[in-house]
Amino acid sequence: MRTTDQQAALGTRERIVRTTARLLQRQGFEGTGIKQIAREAEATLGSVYHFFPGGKQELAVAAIQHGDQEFAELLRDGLATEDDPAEAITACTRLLATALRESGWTEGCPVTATALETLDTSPEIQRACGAAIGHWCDLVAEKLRAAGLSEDDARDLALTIVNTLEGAETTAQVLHSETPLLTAGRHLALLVRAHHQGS
Amino acid sequence: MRTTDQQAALGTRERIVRTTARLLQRQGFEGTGIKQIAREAEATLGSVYHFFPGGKQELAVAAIQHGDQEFAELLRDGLATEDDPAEAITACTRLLATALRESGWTEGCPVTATALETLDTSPEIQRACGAAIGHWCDLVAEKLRAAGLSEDDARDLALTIVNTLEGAETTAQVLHSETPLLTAGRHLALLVRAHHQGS
DNA sequence: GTCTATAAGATGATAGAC
DNA sequence: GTCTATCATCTTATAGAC
Repeated sequence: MRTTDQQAALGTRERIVRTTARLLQRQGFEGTGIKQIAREAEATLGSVYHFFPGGKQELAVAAIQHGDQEFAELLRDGLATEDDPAEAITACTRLLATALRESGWTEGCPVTATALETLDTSPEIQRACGAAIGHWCDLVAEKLRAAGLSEDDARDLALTIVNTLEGAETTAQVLHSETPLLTAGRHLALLVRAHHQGS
Repeated sequence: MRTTDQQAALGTRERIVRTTARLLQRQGFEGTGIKQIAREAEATLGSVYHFFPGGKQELAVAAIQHGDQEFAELLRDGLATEDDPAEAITACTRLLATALRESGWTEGCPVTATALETLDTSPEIQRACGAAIGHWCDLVAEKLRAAGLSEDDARDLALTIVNTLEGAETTAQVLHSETPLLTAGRHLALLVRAHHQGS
């Protein structure tokens, strides 16, 4: 199924948001042009500005929020595969590694590149990125709490788990290798078990 | 001491490289213009192209390599403060957190943003970023081996440590908080001890 | 809602005087 | 080595017909 066919069933607005999210992952905010977005989303420039009168920044916020939900879904899927939290986290790293490899090492974390590019320039985008990270931490923390960890341990450990996933994914993209993610999976499982058994 | 005075003693080429490295950290490759680099480095456009005839890409590679060495120095300093590898890693997270806060949350990892932006477009920049990550892993792995870890354990653990530092630094920048790095420090120490005592 | 044309300015890079 | 002027192209965004 070609991209064209996959997109045919979606509304114009949805096509634009998804295309933007995908491009932000591999080119960042400044590297992605509105014309490129319109072309690859098979929409016209007029349509883009019709749905997003706030321009590129408003579009980026919507794309980040879309990526937020997509990544959250992958996390939920991974966390649900196993009862044991340590093995559940490892399952997430496997899911991430497979998705990354299958995309040709391009479709990674939906916020990292854009967040770092807009540190000085766009508080709105920064807010959306911060909210996304917060959502992912909440999902992981909930799993850890359900396994018996204290409120504080769960929150702290979830933060490190999400950060390690972020960093390992970036390195995996640069090196074109699943190893950083799979290695992170082993170490994070060890870390969770250290808290789990000790709690 | 103002930026102007700090830069006055440096050669033109060095000023250009350092300015580029700093701008890449907070704006990425596409977000940083050659004219901005020339202006902030107090050089002219002609000088930039005199030293870097390969243009923006050649300049980015030189800046990444400079950032590589700078980050390596910070790691070496942190790792040298403590004999115990777990505490040494924690010291690194404290150094990173302080430097990040003092820069107004802008001067983070010198490669992440640029690496993610140029995934499809510049193999040269990707190579420089991959080499930098490799150097940092080598430094950490050496410290772990010196503490008695096996060759394999040291290499694997160093990879996760560097990735966690990367990810925690990104989150710290987005949230304007030292917490991600300091929390990572505690967890990485725990992880190192689990390997150290068990080896 | 969709489309094209275009405005207004920025971009990377070059030429050539000094 | 440094500087300025300039080229060709690309950028975000808008206007207005359909």
